[in-house]
Amino acid sequence: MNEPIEAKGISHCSVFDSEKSWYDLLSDDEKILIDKHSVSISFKKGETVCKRGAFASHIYYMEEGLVKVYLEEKNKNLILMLAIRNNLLGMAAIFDGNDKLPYSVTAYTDSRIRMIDINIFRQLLKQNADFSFHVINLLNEKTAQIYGRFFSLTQKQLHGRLADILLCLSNRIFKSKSFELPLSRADLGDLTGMSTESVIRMMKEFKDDGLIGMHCKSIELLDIARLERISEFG
Amino acid sequence: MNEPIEAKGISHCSVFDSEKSWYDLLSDDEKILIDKHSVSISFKKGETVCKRGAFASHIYYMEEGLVKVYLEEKNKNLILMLAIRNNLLGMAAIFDGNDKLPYSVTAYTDSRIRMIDINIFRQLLKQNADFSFHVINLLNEKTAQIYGRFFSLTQKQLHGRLADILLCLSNRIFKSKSFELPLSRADLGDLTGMSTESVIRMMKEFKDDGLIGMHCKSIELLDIARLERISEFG
DNA sequence: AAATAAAACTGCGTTGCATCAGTTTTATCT
DNA sequence: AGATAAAACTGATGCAACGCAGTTTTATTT
Repeated sequence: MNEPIEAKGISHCSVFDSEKSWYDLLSDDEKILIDKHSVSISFKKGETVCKRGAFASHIYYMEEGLVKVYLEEKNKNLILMLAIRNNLLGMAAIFDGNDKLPYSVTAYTDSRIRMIDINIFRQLLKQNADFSFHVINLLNEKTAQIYGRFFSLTQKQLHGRLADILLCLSNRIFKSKSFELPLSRADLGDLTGMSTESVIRMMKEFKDDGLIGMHCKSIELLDIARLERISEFG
Repeated sequence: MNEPIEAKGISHCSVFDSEKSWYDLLSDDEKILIDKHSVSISFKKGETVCKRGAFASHIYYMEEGLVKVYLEEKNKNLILMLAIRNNLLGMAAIFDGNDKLPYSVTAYTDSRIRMIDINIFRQLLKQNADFSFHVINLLNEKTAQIYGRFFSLTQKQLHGRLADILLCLSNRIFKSKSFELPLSRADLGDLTGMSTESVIRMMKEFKDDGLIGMHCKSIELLDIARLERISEFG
């Protein structure tokens, strides 16, 4: 089994990773329409893609890169999810009344994002049922992941939450046991609902216990089986 | 402004309340199809509607009643949301590969739920774009609410979370400042991510502070403005 | 109506984790 | 390359909130 974490307990992952392309479901005319009413924009590492509360005139399609989707209020931050290639963001604004973005988005790495006119997108959803069926699947998958993360953040304690996020980064984003972390410890905190200091302490603990290898930003998962057990038992 | 909580900060509500009817978007033929391939079932208070992990062969449409949608694992419970009339549950299984229910559902009050064959539902989504567009809106609304609750549960402390849920129950479910609570204190705990004892203590505190009135299961919100401030400041 | 079970409640000890106030390291700027 | 800023890290302290173990109240059963 490839992803035992998913199979057993409640999924906790915070990355949305879709391999299928909705673009292929469009007719030639519809593709032309999309192309005409969208632009591809490059964002540099650290740049803000959009801010919560802003007027939502576009759907964001991630062509390349890694971004965080987050809420901020006062000094409290929460990263809702990390998004990579093939993600659609800003879908909440599809709903007619709902013209404000419900979250902010910032690029972790250089990213290319196609901004699609929301009215065109809405029109396509209304006229192409195959397309909107696909979008429904995307939304459902996203919802399922959110539920899992919800469980992780509310029911597990720090060890479990950190194990969750490390496994998630490895499985879903970098698809490798070792990777260069583009997020700061503070970001990991916002992602796991723990303080920056606790992230640091816990990471060191994991390192001392031989669960992970770590030199600054480069992380390697050494004992995945034990990380999974920590994830499971909270 | 009717719902200042929603307007200001991040929405926190855990009830999904849709007034629009998707049924009207179907053609006569499609209505007949649905009617033929669905049954309406009555559940008594406390009865289990479905369990997580079970094979998902139906979409659940709530015709009447109040249910909890929840995850349970070991001794840890999390109520994902409360659902009332007009809700569609089990949508996650629409996704082709995804044939297992991702959550359990239990009735709080006597409820009538229409169980719709999932293949028929899927077929209608694929053939009727107006219908699936509407479903997309429902899912988006749900997602937005989940995000708000996510924020509430991970960033606020007990006072704020309890205030959130009380306001939510009042605004969204009972639509009245006073109501008979069908949930136990333990359920409130599962809903707010706090222990049963803490729910009890905090409720008493709210009562002593004149924020709410309370005799056993009957609750009355006395100082909504202050509850909202507590909700906002965590 | 008595017996039993299940919630609701109370007080107390414990602890997980945040917060604060620093120091050291790494990155960025000029 | 040196200066400045931003992360990364460390240790000490305090408290929010949990879990326990018990009592009281409310429901449910026979």
